[in-house]
Amino acid sequence: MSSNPCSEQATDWLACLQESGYRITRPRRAVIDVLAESDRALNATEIYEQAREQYESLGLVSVYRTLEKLEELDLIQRVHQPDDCQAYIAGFTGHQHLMICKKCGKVEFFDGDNLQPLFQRVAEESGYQVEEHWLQLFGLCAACQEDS
Amino acid sequence: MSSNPCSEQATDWLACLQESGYRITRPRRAVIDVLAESDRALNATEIYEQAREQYESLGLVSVYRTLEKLEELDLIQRVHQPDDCQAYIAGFTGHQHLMICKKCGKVEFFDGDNLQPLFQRVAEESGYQVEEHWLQLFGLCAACQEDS
DNA sequence: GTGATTGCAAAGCGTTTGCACCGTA
DNA sequence: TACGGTGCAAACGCTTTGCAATCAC
Repeated sequence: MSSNPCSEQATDWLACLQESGYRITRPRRAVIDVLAESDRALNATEIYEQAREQYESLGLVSVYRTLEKLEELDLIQRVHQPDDCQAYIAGFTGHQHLMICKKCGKVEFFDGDNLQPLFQRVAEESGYQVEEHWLQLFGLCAACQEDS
Repeated sequence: MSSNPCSEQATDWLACLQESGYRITRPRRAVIDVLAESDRALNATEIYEQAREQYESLGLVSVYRTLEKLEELDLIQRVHQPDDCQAYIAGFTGHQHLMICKKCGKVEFFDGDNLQPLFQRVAEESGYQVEEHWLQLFGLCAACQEDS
């Protein structure tokens, strides 16, 4: 499962950490490997448990501190779900729209490029100046549809 | 400020509570009045503080317990924001789309009726079966634009 | 070597639970 | 009167902080 200790993405993240003046350590490697390989949003405890398979003496505190830095560097983003708003997933710039499986949690990104007219309309009607948006779809992924 | 102890909406909510077999009490009245009159999403502590102006011996625990029941009856809905996912606002059925002011927190609902084609496209491309969606816009309301 | 980073333990904070008392129906 | 609802205090779970030991550079 976690036999590939350093995916291409993980390597990029480590380089990014280093460029930002942070050191590369075993705890950080472990957390990054887990997140870089996951197609689900994971919370601190889930990351902790999975990363410990690779680095047994990892502390939960280091997971929190690493998440803080990765978020600051825009390498990961927090995913809000009805039941858990403390989960993170690798964040791809320019893909702000998420499709989340309600059963297995698998996340997919999609483009929502034709939404500008709607935002414009809402801005005009409400008088608000729109700056950011969240668009998230929830449902069942292909695999989970078959299971049920 | 909270001189109007029973807006029309508050009255409806109390009736709804009663029909569902729950009792009408002073703590519940106080919480309901605060929520029914607010155009911002409020968290438990905010509701507690505001409701205490009307009913001083209110306990924070009763706020939590009342919120639980109001959410169960679909009278309020939880609002997720980058910095607070524990806030609630009066929920209007059929208006799932929120426009939230980043400065004052004021919430406005809007229609997003032309989104079905997008959902359809995402469903086809990803293989997911779309069941629910969240669309939230963040920005500055008219009043807060003037302040800045 | 030096200073950033670590894990542990303790503190902090928001939420939930246990319980005896109270108030609605 | 009966029992649902209350406030208090304590428990709980997740996250953050303080600190001495450790490790990357």
